[in-house]
Amino acid sequence: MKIDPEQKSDLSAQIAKAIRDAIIAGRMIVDERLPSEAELAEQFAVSRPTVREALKRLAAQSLIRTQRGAFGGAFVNRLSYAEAYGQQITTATLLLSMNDVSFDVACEARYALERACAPLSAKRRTADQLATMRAEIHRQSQPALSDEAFCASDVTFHRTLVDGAGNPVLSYQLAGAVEAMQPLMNMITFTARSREAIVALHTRIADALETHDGAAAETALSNLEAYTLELGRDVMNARAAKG
Amino acid sequence: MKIDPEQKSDLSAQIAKAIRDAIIAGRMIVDERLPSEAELAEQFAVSRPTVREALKRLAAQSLIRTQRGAFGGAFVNRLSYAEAYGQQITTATLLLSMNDVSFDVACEARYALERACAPLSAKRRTADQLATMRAEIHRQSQPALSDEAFCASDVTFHRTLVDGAGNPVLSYQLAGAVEAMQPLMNMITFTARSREAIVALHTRIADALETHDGAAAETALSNLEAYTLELGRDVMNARAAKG
DNA sequence: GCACACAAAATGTCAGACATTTAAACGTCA
DNA sequence: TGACGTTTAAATGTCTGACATTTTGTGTGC
Repeated sequence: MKIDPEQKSDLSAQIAKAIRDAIIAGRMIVDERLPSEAELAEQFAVSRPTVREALKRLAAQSLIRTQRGAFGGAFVNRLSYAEAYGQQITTATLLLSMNDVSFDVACEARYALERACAPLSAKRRTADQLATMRAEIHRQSQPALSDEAFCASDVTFHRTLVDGAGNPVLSYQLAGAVEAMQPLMNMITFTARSREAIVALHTRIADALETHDGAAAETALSNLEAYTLELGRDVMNARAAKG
Repeated sequence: MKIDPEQKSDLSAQIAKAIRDAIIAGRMIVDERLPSEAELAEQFAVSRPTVREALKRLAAQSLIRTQRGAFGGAFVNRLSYAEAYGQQITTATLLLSMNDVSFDVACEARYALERACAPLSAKRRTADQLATMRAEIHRQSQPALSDEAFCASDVTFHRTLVDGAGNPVLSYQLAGAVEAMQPLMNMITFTARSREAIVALHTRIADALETHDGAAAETALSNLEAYTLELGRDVMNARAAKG
């Protein structure tokens, strides 16, 4: 990890790439300290501000963390699940909002992924997770709940369902799919009747998980998908009718 | 989008967060130009290098792009699927390599997700995609193929299967799961016999997609998962026996 | 042996300058 | 009038040098 070929511009991007590649390739291990900014500047033959811009790029991706003071510096960061979740959610949310992804497509993706972990969740969900889901269902049946709070509870319910699979990699992958849908869901005004229907389907899902019946959970999720799609279409039609 | 409360340190992180929030909240739209670095410096009452560090953070997340010259500057970037794929793959790869995720867990997640799009792919795969899969199967049956090339072909096969679902959001979500597994798969030495078994399973998947039989595709994927798991265990055992 | 002060090393921040790139505005010439 | 080169201005990219701040290790004095 030394040189950047004198080709196209933007030195800080080149330097960031060189360091990033070293980390990905395993040439730098977790918690290893990078050379100081002054040393890096000398190594790459650039000035310190340029090195700093490169380091900030890496920090933005959670690849490194910095510490001030003596014996401080930049260290290779262990990418935690929590940080990965956060990035995943940010990226997925922006992807959806900036590429006019239709409600249908996003919905299909989300429920396809959720169904994938339904059998695993039916097998492994803890009593605690089941209790959380029941509690959220109870909250969702409170008529006084605002639409935003209803959506937030919905997200928690589905996150718990996903976490029930007991596979952190799966949870990480699905975090984006579930959370990124929330802004789209927030556009829906939930009537008392639609809330009732959703709560009924959530109950079916929870029942299926309680009895370790993966197939039933999948079926209930499919029904929930169909119903969500219907609600979304109503909103779109109402909006189109208005102008 | 102006002020950052004078609380904890790292001005460039605070400024980056302020701008990022504005973009996520939709207060800045795609292709909108940010104020120049000098103007931002004045707005936030910091120096230009500090502003630049903040902008580089955002650039690292593909949230903005910069253009030099007159009427250049920083513009809100439309997050393309391609960029999102790239970030997703980088993050997923690092997550797996830095958190000693077991082969079993990664494998389970990958195949659970792939099964999720099997029914959709069976319904929608194009003739072109089917041809690509057949071609990769043919390549995989060439005995002269190196292990790395075999793995690369495997990735292409599965990516095509996923893309066959015709849902870009799903493709984006699964890019990480499929590609991040490659380093783990690359550790496996594929014998002639195991290659034969994998090719047979790939053929069963392609056949199922050809006849639009989603259930058969799911079953074949489950069998492939079981076999992959077996291969992985053999490698682990051989490694444990050695040292 | 302990508390305190000090020094050293590193990041964080600033100011000012120069280099480079880019497109618009301008002017010249057919 | 119109096409084409030139100038110019605005912006990012980079460098230099300095100072501020934070943190840790160390040494002094009691």
